Amino acid sequence: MKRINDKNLLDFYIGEYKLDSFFQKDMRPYMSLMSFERGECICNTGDVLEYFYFNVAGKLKVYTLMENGKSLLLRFNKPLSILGDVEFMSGYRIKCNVDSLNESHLIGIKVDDIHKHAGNDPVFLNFVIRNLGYKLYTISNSTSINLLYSLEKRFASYIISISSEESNSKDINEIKTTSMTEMATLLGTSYRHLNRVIRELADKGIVTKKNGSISVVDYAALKELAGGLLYE
Amino acid sequence: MKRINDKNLLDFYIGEYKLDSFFQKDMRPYMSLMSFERGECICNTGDVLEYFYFNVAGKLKVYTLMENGKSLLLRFNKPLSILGDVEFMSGYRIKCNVDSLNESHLIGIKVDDIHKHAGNDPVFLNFVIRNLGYKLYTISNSTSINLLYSLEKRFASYIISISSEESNSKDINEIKTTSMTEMATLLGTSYRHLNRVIRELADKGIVTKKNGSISVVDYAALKELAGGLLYE
DNA sequence: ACAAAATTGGGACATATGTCCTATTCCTGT
DNA sequence: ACAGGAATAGGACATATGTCCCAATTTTGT
Repeated sequence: MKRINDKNLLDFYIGEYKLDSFFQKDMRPYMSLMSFERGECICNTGDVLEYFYFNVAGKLKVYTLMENGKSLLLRFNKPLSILGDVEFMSGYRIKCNVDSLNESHLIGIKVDDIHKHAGNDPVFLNFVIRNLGYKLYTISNSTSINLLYSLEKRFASYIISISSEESNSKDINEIKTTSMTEMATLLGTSYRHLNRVIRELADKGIVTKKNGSISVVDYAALKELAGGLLYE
Repeated sequence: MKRINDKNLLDFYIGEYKLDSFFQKDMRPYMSLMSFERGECICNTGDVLEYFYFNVAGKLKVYTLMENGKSLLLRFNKPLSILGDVEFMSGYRIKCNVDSLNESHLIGIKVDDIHKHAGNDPVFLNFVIRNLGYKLYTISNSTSINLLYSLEKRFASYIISISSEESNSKDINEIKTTSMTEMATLLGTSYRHLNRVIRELADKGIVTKKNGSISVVDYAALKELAGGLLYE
């Protein structure tokens, strides 16, 4: 994490996402702009929540880690999304891991400051509730999908989600970053099976594997496979 | 649904669950006590939210219904829990189905009244946020579990969840109500497979099936199977 | 009461996924 | 450069689950 002391950039993001409309008070004094690099971890299961975050640039990966070491992808976060909404009221420990997929910018507000200056602000609380409602809705949806669809579909969806919309034919290098093993855990399957499925997709000419990095050959076919299922 | 015009009972529930502590204003005038019978549906996917509910007695079953007709159990609700928290701020349509498993009592407040009298009440909003946070946490958890565990475990957990804690050895007649087919859908599996798994448990002497109703023979073994996984 | 419809039980087989294992390749510290 | 450990690729087999199908039983409408 690097702190960005750029008042203009902070103001730009606040304007871009109308952050001030979520508070009655001016919260600028309590906001810090931070940058996380690709692959960097933003928070971990078990941590005490220190900052309430607005994700204003970059894509984040949210996943759980279970006792037995297994983990599962919960969602991807794109701007504007918030981190800490689940925990900041209850005081519970953080319940998932969040990693930055590319360089991302977050605006952090210390939990104490949120409590002191926005804890009784109905505008802010309403915003948080709408957000939580949205998350609950999407996760309910993906729960069903996860259980009801095959790994092939989930993989297709995963790839589409992590590849930026623009760079359709570009190599998906993010996958190289996360190892195949890690990717298997994220998708809630075994390394062996993920390997098998990717191999099958390669045989069908939909993707290719070359020294560990995966390239999408037939983006349309992949999208077709994923169907409606999207992790975002 | 039957309306219960029993001021004393309403007051009892309010006291029992300290409902007035969730509001700054006295909300009694806007509360209606209602009763739903076993198997009765409380709300459906696609409905417009009319009431914000507190579940004060009885157990509710919350599940999704997907486009292709498949559905999946999301959670069971016991008192004190709330319904409508996901939708009341966003104005979105209801996102799941809720059925009453036994006779249940709910205190309903019209959404308009909630907005008018509690929409800016930080005490109430804080309460809702804590609740949403809790739900998001538990569903994240069960998402992982659903994906990572076998139907046998999920079935065990399901049975334990719907059988009241007291009546360990009693027939679980709720299962007779919901047909095997419905139960299979709830658990996100096929009828055939559910049947197979129940048969296996019957062979092991853990449950018995007699004209469609399931009885638990070895409650401890079932609990052992379910492990930590509980749908509540 | 009886025929039609729904529910249940289960065989046979296909597919999805997991476990175990073994080479091979790639990276990394020294 | 080299040894050792991680990451990759995939064979062989077991298990979980799905699909299709049909017979037996129960429920239901008339």
